Amino acid sequence: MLSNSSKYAIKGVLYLAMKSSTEKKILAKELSVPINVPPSYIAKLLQELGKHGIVSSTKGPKGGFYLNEANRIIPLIKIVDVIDGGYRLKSCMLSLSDCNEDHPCPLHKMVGNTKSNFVKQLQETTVNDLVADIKAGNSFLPL
Amino acid sequence: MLSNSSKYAIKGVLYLAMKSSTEKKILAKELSVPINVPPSYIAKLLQELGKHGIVSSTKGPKGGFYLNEANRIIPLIKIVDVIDGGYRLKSCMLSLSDCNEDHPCPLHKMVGNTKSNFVKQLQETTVNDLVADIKAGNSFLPL
DNA sequence: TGAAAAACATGATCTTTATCATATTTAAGA
DNA sequence: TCTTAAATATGATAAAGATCATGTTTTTCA
Repeated sequence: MLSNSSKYAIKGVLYLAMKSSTEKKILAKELSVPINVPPSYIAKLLQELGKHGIVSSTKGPKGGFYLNEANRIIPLIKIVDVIDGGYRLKSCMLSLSDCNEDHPCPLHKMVGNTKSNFVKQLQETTVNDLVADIKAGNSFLPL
Repeated sequence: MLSNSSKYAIKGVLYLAMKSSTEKKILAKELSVPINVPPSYIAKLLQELGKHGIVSSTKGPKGGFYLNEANRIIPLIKIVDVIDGGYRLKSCMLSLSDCNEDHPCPLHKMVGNTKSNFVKQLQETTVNDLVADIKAGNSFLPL
């Protein structure tokens, strides 16, 4: 459903959401340990996210990655789309091209709804929403 | 969520469920076209399923693959377990080892339920159930 | 204005998954 | 009992995904 890369990216963004600000930037290799992702791997992912405006960054000394206010209201689906290319969540569970509500494959009802529910939640949930959940004690870091 | 191999395997089993019987066996290469899976790939998958009693087969002339009555009441999760090894559906959506109901990761509620619902359906749905759906016109072949 | 610290860009390697190929075994039928 | 048709077993190759490495650019600060 989600690639490892997408999972790592979500974890990275979440960590930035909790710990960074415009004044407090975070190095890729600093992120690496708490979210348990290899340093050069998370660096590459964050760079890709930065290119698409999902995270912010500045180069040079005192530089690093962070989230600004705009970044914080981005829905999670954007992260997945950038990293996995969007195709992964679109197809039916059996990867049939002509499977849809009106012409469902045998697994469709059982799985299709599940899948589209998940996609809907990714579309409706922003980074800020998850942070609120964590701060309210409903879910937990570390990742 | 499901590997290609599991999808193929499910398609193969479904096709056998619809078209085969103890009297009417089906060759691997015959299956290949209608379910749109490379012939030697589906052959290998069916052999693996056969080894675990999920499909039946006989060698030699007039041989082939088929489902007996016992095969038809097997829940779909068995297919996935044999092919994907069972690990794929067990972990949380972010692949965190210490994520559970009592200590959920930020995606847990949003995704965990979705995922466990899906697993539950795989556990509760048998091959026969899907066949009934097809015969009732609620879902469709070809795959 | 030079040195250092950081992201950025690119590509190499390693691992897993998917796919293909082939030799062996079993069973049917002449 | 020989030939043939099939599954079975095993392993080789190809493609994708994950991981690592390294050189380039930008920015800060002395």
